[in-house]
Amino acid sequence: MMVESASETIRSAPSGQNGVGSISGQADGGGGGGAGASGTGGGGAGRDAAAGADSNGEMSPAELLHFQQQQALQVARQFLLQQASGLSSPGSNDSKQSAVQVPVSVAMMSPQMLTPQQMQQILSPPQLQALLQQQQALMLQQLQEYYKKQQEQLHLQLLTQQQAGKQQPKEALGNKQLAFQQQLLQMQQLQQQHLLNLQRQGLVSLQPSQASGPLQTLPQAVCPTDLPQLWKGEGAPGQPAEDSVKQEGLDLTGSATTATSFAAPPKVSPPLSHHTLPNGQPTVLTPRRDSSSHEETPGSHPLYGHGECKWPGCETLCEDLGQFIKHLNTEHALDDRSTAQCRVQMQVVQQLEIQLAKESERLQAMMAHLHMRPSEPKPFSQPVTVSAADSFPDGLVHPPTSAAAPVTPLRPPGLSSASLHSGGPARRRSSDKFCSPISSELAQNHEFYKNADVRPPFTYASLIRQAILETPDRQLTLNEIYNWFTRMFAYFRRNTATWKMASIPEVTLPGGGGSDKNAVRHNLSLHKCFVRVENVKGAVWTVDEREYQKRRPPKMTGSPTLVKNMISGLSYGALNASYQAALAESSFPLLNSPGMLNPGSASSLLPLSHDDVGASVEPLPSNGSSSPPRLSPPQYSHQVQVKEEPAEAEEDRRPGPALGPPNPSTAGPPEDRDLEEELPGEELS
DNA sequence: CCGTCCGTAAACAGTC
DNA sequence: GGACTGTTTACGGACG
Repeated sequence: MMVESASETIRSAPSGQNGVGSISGQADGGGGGGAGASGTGGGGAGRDAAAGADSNGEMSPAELLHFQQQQALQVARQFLLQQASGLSSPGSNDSKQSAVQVPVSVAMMSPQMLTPQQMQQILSPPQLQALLQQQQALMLQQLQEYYKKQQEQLHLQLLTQQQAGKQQPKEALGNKQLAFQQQLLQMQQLQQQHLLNLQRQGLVSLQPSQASGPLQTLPQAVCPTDLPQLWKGEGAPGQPAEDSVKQEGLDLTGSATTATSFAAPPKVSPPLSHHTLPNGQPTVLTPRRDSSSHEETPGSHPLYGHGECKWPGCETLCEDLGQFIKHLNTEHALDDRSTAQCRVQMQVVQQLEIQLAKESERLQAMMAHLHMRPSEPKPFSQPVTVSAADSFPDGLVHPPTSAAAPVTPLRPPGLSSASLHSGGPARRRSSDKFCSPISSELAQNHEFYKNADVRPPFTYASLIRQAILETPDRQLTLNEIYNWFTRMFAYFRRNTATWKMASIPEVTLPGGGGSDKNAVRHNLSLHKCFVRVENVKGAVWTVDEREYQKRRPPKMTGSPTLVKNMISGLSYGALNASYQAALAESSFPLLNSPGMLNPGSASSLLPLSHDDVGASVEPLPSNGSSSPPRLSPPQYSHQVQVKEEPAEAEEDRRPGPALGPPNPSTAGPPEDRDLEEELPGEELS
């Protein structure tokens, strides 16, 4: 579809035989740059089982939180029962009378068995609000603090780990990583458990789909329009439809973790004495089934404290609880205003919950990046197209609630269905453009690319750089680069038509090799970031990291879109941009280290290949000012020890760049290349 | 529409 | 002379 005859004819077309045919054949109409698409599909329904035991003594903070949640639950239950008895009060005679009916039917159920939805039905909006406001704020705040803390620790550990990794042999590093990953897992599981607890306890109305399904359903869950539905779902015996939905949702995850069963069988709950007849107990109090130690004493009320009504904006003084209850029923009855307030609160809660879920997911993403899958055999050997598609329908990630992070993503994040078919050159290497760090990406999916006939979503430049950086010396000969390509990517291995190995005496095209090889050479020559260093044995190519970073468009730096894209692979639509940016800047550099991929090259840690995260972080002496004028290119190649004669490395590179674009600003021809570097825009190619 | 980036193709020169 | 290596030019597509 490209050049074809047109340009061919125009050109001199000297040696005849250019494979015009082959060219057109390769060009695929793929377009759309790979990333988009989205099959959506079934989404990973089945989660693996609860990844096991996370109950460790050392999780005190978590325990504490859990405890608090239990308390909250108790309050909720209490309040529920208490309310149940009070609902019959002739307070609400408005059109919403039906709401009062609900509790009656539901009252037969144990509060413990109530689904969040049912809880909502039973509790009046004001009550819900009160509960949520009081408990949720506290819990979520602490949860977030806790996780934040954990993440900081995580980061620290990463740092230390990496430093250690520089001097430690591969094995040691591996062990450390493992331990670290385990710790991460634990933390993650904890986090998820908390979330699930919240859900299960009905303190948070998280839709089943959200809990069990892929994140793509998040928006739906968040949608404010859902709230009214929830409230309207008061239809007495419970909306069968929704219930069923919930059940389905549960089924999906039910087997996974015990925690996932946040909603108990809605209709099977054991009969409970009618709330209006609290077994002899004062209306306010009901026998608790839990051992929860704390909670309100028999005379307390979540919305009542210090002698005044705690209803938001109320603060009416009430001498005693009875008076308060009365006040509550009159002033904060089930009216539009209260309902609206409650809805707002519900949204707040949901947002918080979602936020938590996002944090959780982000953690998973982090882990996924960190987790190098030391050993696990991957299913990659199978036909990629199948495995990839099945496991990760486009852009979807592991649901936030899955206890165990899928450490072995079968499908590379940036990979689109389009790029799956080995069809042709996918323009726009999405990941390169979209910033998924090539190092980590490759590290994660290198098995995938190794076996899958999928074109890697990176530019040639990125790949070449990666190849070079992966080596201990950070230098490769052209042929080694070729080999790296074929070794690392089935795509290049397979597409012999366009990728002729030097060693393979196959037919070679005029250019001295296949188009891909030609492309490699072309890129090496074209990009200033690749520096050729003469060597006794020949020439090797190194990477001038500074140059490489330079060529990354500044916009990428910390750009929300960048992060978004990074995470988009994880199906994260709406993460806090700033947070993401911070994350990107703070964390990913560490993950990019080629060392992760190739432990052997400890030295390779230096060039934090932020790849796409943007060069900002790198403390490069911004060439802007005192960039060492002309130095051995390797200076930023990080002390590349050129085999044999490191010193004069630069002199001999590129014989005649001076001839290139006559650069007016550069007086000295020799500096040519380097001086040009100072200019933002590279040479026009 | 334009500029940029990227992939591709190819011509050409130098080296082994 | 052929293969490989490296440079350069040119073109088209995708994208912002």
